[in-house]
Amino acid sequence: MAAATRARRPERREEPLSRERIVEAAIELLDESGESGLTFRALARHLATGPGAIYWHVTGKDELLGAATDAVVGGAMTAAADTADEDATPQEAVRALALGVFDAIDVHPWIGAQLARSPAQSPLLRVFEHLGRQVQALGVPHAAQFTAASALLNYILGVGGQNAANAREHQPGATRTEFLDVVAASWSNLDPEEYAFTRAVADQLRDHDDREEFLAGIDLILTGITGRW
Amino acid sequence: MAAATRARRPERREEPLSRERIVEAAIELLDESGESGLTFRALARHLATGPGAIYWHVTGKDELLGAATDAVVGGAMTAAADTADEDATPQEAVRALALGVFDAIDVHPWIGAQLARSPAQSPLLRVFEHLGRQVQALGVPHAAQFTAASALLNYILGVGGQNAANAREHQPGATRTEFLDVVAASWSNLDPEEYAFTRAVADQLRDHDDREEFLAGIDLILTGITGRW
DNA sequence: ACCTGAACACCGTTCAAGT
DNA sequence: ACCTGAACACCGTTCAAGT
Repeated sequence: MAAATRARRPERREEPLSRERIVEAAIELLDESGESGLTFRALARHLATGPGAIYWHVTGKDELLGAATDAVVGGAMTAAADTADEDATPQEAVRALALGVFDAIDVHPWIGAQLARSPAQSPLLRVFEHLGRQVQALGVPHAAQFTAASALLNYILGVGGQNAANAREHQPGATRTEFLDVVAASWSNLDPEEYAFTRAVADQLRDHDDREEFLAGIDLILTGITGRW
Repeated sequence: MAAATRARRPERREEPLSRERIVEAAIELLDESGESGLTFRALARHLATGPGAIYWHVTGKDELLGAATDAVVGGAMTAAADTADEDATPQEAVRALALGVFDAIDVHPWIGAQLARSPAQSPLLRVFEHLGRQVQALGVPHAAQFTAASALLNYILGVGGQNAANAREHQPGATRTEFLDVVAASWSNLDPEEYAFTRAVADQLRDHDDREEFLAGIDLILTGITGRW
């Protein structure tokens, strides 16, 4: 009888609460309903407990968001490392790494904003490290290595932030090409004097694929890195 | 007597409330106490009114943050345009533009996070437009112009986001070099196998100036843009 | 040691009521 | 037309009390 009158049935909970399970649930919540969907009350309901319980495993919301970002980016990094081709050129390795982060943001748009807010610590540091190794493999002199790896990372973060912002705009119904069409159309209607360049490239927005466009930027930076000595 | 018993004296208010004054006050609040400092209650106190009054001029907090960012970046852009040298090379013009955004974020760290969250509309579009014009002046073929301007913008946004995050970490007491020293020291203590590259470039963190480092990245991308045909 | 959930001190936003 | 400020529906976080 008691079970029958139970109106809501949250998540079953055989396993005990743990930091791991909390972070996992937080990622689910963020994926489902965005940054505003992650609240301690919603999280507690999801885990069939009270909001206070979470604080025993995690110091607060900032740490939780950090841990969630860490888990996702860390997973993307090890996945990229696993699929890494032994015979790949450094350029190919950089592209694979960059795409790993790009795709992770595509699946979990909330980390785009989160990465820009995370300090120069993990998990960004791991991305930086792997990019830097490929920069070394390219034969970049020591004095220029920091600049080269930073340029790649900052570009990736910039694109990630924009993609996250676009995903927030993006109606869940519309496809990506529909979204790009709307933006391209609005660009075409800008003031011809004030926005001459933007109007001129509006057509390129429609045709280009996001991933290809992203990789073209990576290639451009790689050219800048290698084309100097 | 009435005046004497008045315990708190907020801002005097000769002028009527206006969208302009509200945005101005919001910027002040954001500069003083960061993103968490901007609340409708604090803003209302600052403007000697009630929180509801603000909603007559502004639809909500998102619009207010957007308008504040718009005002700051717009100001930086027109300032950069005013000081533009007629005889400057496109490279120099790009550097001046990029530095304008960089310095604006330095003075108002909160816009770093805000830019990553603003859609591909104003004020980012104005930056994109000006960068694009210089890309055209560099003689980049039409098909590659979008990629080139995007790469520059995304790099600028990435650095801006990181700088904003660092400013949040940064104790108000410590100087920038002290902060960099702390980061460099922590990098030097990383696992030698897992973070070989990061450890190797830790020393470069200490010596480099943020602005110079930022410009070195811009130059690297410019090399990539021009070094291809 | 770990969990519970009421309570505290805030938020953004709305809206009837005023001028 | 514009402003006021109480009220609503939330937040993150704390903490006495339980097991």
